[in-house]
Amino acid sequence: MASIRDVAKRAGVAACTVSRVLNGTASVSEETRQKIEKAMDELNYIPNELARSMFKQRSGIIAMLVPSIKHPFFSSLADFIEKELYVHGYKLMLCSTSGSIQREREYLNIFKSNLVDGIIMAVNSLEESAYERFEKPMIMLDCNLSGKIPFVVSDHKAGGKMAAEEFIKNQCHYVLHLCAEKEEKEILSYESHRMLEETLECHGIRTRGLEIKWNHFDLKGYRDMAELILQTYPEIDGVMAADMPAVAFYEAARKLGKKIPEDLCIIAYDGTYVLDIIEGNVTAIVQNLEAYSLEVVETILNMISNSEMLAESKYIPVTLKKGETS
Amino acid sequence: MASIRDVAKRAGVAACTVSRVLNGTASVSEETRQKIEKAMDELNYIPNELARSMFKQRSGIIAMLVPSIKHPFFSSLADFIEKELYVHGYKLMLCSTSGSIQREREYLNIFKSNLVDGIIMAVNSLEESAYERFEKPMIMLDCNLSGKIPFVVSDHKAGGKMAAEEFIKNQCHYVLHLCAEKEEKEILSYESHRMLEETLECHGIRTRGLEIKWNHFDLKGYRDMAELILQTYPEIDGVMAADMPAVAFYEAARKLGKKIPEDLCIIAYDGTYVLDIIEGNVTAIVQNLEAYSLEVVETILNMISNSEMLAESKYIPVTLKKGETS
DNA sequence: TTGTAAGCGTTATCAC
DNA sequence: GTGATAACGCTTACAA
Repeated sequence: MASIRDVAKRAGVAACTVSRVLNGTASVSEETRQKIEKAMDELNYIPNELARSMFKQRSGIIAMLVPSIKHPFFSSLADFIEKELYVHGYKLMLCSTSGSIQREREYLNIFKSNLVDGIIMAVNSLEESAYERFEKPMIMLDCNLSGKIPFVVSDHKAGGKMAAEEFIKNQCHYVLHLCAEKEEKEILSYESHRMLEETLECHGIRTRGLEIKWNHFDLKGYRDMAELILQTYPEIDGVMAADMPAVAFYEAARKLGKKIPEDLCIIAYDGTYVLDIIEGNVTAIVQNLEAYSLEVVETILNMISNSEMLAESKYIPVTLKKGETS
Repeated sequence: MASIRDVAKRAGVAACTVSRVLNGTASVSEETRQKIEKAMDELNYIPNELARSMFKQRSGIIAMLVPSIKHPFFSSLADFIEKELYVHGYKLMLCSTSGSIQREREYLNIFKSNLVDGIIMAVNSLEESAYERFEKPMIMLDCNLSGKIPFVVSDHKAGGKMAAEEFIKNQCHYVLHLCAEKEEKEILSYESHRMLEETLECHGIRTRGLEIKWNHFDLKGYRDMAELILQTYPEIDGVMAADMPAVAFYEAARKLGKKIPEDLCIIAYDGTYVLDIIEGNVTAIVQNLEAYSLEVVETILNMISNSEMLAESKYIPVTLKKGETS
C-alpha cells in the first residue's frame, strides 16, 4: 500500500504538501497539484483512514448496541440510524448483546478504547454506574438514568393515553396489557402502561397488567398464551401489547370465534412492519422511528462535536393508526 | 485520556514495559508488573485501540454491505454474522445501500481506506471490475463473479429441485414462480428458478416465471398483485416465491376461497421468521442462515489471516420445511 | 528483565 | 507556496 510519503517522493514534494492537496487545507500551486495528483493516480494511492483517525482521535464510527439485530423494531431503527449517520459522514458499528448481560459489559469495554466516537445504547441491563462513568458521548434509548445520560424516547405517556381513549371509545370493560418484565431502572416505555391504567381507571374500566418474558420470534408460543388467556378470562375485551404479541392475540381471537373489535379490541404498540405482514389491519400506537432516529443522530453528533457529555433529552410524538381491531 | 506513557511515567518505567504487561509479550518482574498495574488503575488507563490498529494495520472491524438493514433476510443474516464475528474478536460495521448504486460505490470507496479488515458484500449492482480490483479481503453473498471473488451461497439448485418435487407430489399442473428482476450478473439464487423449471418441465408441468420489482415491505401491494394473478390465471395451482410474496399469495388465495393446498400449492423460498408471523404454516425451502454465517465468517477471516485474496467458495445446504400449503 | 529508538501514516505548526 | 519537524499512542527490534 502506497503511503503519503511514497506519493510525495514520486511527485518530488514533501508529504505535507500532498496532505494539503488531499484536504484542501492550504493553497498549492497548480503545477505541484498536478504532479501530485498524477503520482497519486499512478500509485493508486488511498489515504489510510486509520492513521487519520489516530491523528484526529476520531474514527467517524458510531456504535449502536441492541438486544437483537434481527428484531423488527431494532432493525428498523438501525436502518434509519445508519441512513442518517451516512448523511453526516459517519459509519455504524452495529453490535448485539443477544440478551447477554456479560456481552453488554464486554461491548461497553470495547467501546471505551477509542475505536468509536459515540455510543447509542438500546440496552440497559447493567448497573447504572456502568453507564454513568462511561467517558464517551453516549445516548440511551427509552431509558432515563436519573438524567445522567441523555435519552431519546417516544412519548409513551401520550401513547398510553391514546390507547386508553381508544379502549374507552370501544366501550371496553376489562383491558389487558402486556409488558416486558420490569426492572428497577426507569424504562420509559412503562409510562404507556402507567398512563393506560390511570386513564382507564378514571373511567371505571378494569385493567390488568401482565409481565411476560419476551421471545420475540416465538409467535406460536404467543398464540398459545393468547388463546389460554382469552379462554381463562373471557371477560377481557381489550388488549394492548407489542406488535408481535398483539398479532398473536388477533389470531387467537379469530380462532376462538371472537368478533373483532366488538368482543375484543386490540391495540398493538410500536407499529413496525410486522403488522403489515398479516392480512388484518391492527390498530396501533405507532412510534415514529424516522423522527426518532433523526433525534438520536443529531443528539449524539452534537455531543461529539461539542464534547458535552450532557445533551437535552428528547420526546418523540407517537400516532394512532386506526385499524379494524378497534 | 491517559496514554501508555503517562502510565509508564507514573510507574517509573518505560512505555514498552507497560506494553509488555498489557500484551503479555515478554516476561516482566512481578514487582514492576504490580507497579504498572497500580498505575494503570489509578489513571483509569484504557489502551487506545486506534493507535494499536494503526500500528498493526488491522482494525478488527468487518464491514457488511446489504441492500437493507431491516429486511428480515438480511437482518437475520447480520444477526448471525455479528454473533460469529464476536466470537472471533471482530466487530461488525453494518452498512446499507438502501438500494442506491451510488451509495454502494461510495461505501466501497470508504472500505478501501483501511478502516475495515474485510468486506462482506450482500449487494452487487456495480460493474464486475469494481469488485475484482478491490484490494482487500472480500466475499460475495449469492453471486458468482466469474470466480474472481469467493462467494458463499445456499444450494439453490437443490432448493429448486426440492420445490419442484413438492409441486410434483402435489400434482400441480401450472406453477408460477416469482423472482427479482434479472441482471446480467450471475446471481446464484436464479439457479433455484432454473432448476425448478427444468425439473417441472421434465414432468410435463407448465411453468411461468415472473420477474417483479421487490418492495419488501409493501405486503398490501403484494396481496393485490397475487389476487390479480390468481384471478387472471385461475389455472395456476402452484406458486414459489420469496417469503413475503409467498405470504401474500397465501392470504390472497384464502380470500379468493381457494382450497390450500388442493387448489393452490405454495412454497416460500427463504424461510425467515416472516413465515412464523402469520397463522398459516407455509411450506418453505429454508436457507440455513446459521450455517451460512459460519461459512461467511470463517472464509473472510481466513482470507484476512492468510492474506489470500482467493478462498474456496461454499455451498450451504437448504432444507424443506413442510407446512400445510403443500 | 528493562530501556532506547524507530516506525506505523497522517496532519499541524512553524519556519522559510 | 512549500518543506522540516513533531506529534497522535502504540509496538517491536535491538541493545543493555
